[in-house]
Amino acid sequence: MSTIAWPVAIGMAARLSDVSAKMVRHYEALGLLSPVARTDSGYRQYSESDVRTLQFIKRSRTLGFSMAEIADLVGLWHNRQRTSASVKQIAQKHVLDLSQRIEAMQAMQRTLASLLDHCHGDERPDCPILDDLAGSCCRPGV
Amino acid sequence: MSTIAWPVAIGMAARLSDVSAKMVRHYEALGLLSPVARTDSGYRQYSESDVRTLQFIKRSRTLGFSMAEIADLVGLWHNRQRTSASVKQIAQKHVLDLSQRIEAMQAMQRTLASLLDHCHGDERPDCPILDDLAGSCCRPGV
DNA sequence: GCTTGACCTTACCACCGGGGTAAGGTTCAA
DNA sequence: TTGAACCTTACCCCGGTGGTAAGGTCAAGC
Repeated sequence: MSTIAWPVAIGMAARLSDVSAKMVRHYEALGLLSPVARTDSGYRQYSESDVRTLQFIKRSRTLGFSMAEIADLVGLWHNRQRTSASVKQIAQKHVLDLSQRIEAMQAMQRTLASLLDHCHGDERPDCPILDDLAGSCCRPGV
Repeated sequence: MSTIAWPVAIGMAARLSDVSAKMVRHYEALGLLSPVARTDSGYRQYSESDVRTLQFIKRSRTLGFSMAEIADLVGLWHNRQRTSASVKQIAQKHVLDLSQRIEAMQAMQRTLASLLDHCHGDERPDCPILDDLAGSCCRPGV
């Protein structure tokens, strides 16, 4: 299976981790990935371990962690003195963040749903949605 | 009540609409708000109608509409030949966008919840969360 | 009249998580 | 040797907002 000749150049590392070459460089600039080896001509060289770190970052992004959180997670991953409690704490905070964002969006949806419900959606210009956006409730005369 | 001397300067318009003066200028630059009158010295002057438009924008942002959508909504609001169907269509698309974003975040949450469930969160370094991020499932030996 | 402070102006930089594009160097195979 | 595929750095863009700097204006107090 893994008949890959290590180390690989950035394009291959990108394909192996499903991260664009551009973002691979960006992650390095952000310090998520420690600076990798270079050839004499300056080409980056990625070891199998580097690619695993990229895959770790990719998976973390897929789960919605921020770059700062991923920096912490990568640090813990590479640190054998870590505690699972410290990892769990980051993930719990992220879940809380997600909950709040979801709740905010659901609140928007509830409001929009009731507005949509009252809008007949025909040829006429009268529209409860616009009335709501215009704050008609507070200035009855307008 | 409204003992306000119109027109007002940007700071007052900002307070009345709960939008920062900075964003008031930005909305004007984006064309959400048509360029307002100016004093001889260049100060912007906001009429009651301008402030109502700012409040409309603010309310639309609160409901999560994008700037592009708000531009359309303001245009429809000011257009008496509009149809409520056209307004409804924008709102429906926005609700759909919200649904998709919520669903994506809920999927993240489900995954994270199950990972959190399996992480003991104690002093030991072993952590199913890190194992998942590292993709341990696909490379059993690592 | 002059000072002070609040207010206004434009113009720039930052964030995040990317995407694009340009201008140039390297590597490898035909 | 040439051409394609790859790599390098460096810059601009998006949305939506915050900040900051350097300057002009206005109104009130002395």
